[in-house]
Amino acid sequence: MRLTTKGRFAVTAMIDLGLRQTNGPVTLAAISQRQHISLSYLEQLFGKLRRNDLVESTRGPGGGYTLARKASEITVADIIVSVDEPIDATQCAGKENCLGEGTRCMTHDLWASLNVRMVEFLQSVSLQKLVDEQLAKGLEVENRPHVKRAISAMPVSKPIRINAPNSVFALGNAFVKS
Amino acid sequence: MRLTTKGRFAVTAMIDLGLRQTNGPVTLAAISQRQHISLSYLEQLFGKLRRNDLVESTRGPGGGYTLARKASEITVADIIVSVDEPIDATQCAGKENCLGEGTRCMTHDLWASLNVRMVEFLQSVSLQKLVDEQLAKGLEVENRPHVKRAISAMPVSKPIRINAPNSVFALGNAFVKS
DNA sequence: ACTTATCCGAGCGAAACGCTTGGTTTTTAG
DNA sequence: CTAAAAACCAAGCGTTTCGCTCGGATAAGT
Repeated sequence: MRLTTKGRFAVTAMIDLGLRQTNGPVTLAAISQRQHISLSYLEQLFGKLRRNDLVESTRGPGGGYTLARKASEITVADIIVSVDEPIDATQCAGKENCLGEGTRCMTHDLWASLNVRMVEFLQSVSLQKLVDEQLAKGLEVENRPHVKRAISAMPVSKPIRINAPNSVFALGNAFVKS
Repeated sequence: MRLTTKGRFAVTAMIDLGLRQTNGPVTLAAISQRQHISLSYLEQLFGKLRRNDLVESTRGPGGGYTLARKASEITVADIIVSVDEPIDATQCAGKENCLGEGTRCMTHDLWASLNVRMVEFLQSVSLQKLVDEQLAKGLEVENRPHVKRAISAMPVSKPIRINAPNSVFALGNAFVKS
């Protein structure tokens, strides 16, 4: 388990996705604009997320990404693990010190216990929770339904069209790009 | 908050220190041998730990390092934060996107909340807890008191001198170096 | 004095990070 | 049918960090 800005980007992008996928697939270009993350970098991240069955893709115009499961069933740990390189299981694999037949490096088990706790913690935080937090902070998601394939056929309830900044996690004072 | 093997090494070394400092200052050379971490690398790490008032040093023969506080008052978060580079507060500082007068990057606050939880968690794990875990796992610390400055003048209770491998966190089958 | 130990700085190969470039395929819209 | 929109993919690139080495300097005990 590694924890860098790479995982941040992934989590951020997934929250953005969770906030807006009700209107249909969300485009990486849109996430890129709102979150100011390089499009190509997002493509790489979402490639991994897709291969780990966290998101599903729809190609072609009107396409984009959708969550593969309910946001409540996706954890922060899922996201980070998908995106980050597998932690190299300590540097012992191959060291002259850590040999032995079947004898594992001792620091393995030491850190493993702490690591397990960390993972357990990150698993306890669901994407839904983070999405709800953003909504609770007063975030208004602009409602601009895609024509193509709306997830549900339910009538769009009074398409709220706020003067929404293209920033997702706006707070007190919103950030406006142009 | 970053989380790499660098922090692992620091935590591992600190546990080693916590296990043995009752006999007096613990040498980096000894930790290096037991934990198989480069001596010079340990020096760098302990330099940071000392500057963050987690350990105290004693120079000269018989010297070494001691915990600056009780192990129960040192948290894993303390160690990791001391050793790792300060997380660069997201890459927004200076980006053309994240400008604004006083307007912070939105992803700041988003990740910050998650980050706070992580830090809180790591703060909830004390070094003492990890030391106790190792002792509970059946680790026997060799009792070889330094002559110089023993921390307490209490009589050394029957110097247990096991055929201790130079590995600290030995488990079922111990690792022997030579 | 000599040894033991912490200190300190420079540098180094490898890896990862964050991103760019330049495509290709698929699919919808016009 | 054609053009555009989007996901896909691979290669590479500058930078930073990682884990470590080397070569010392300083302090202190014996």
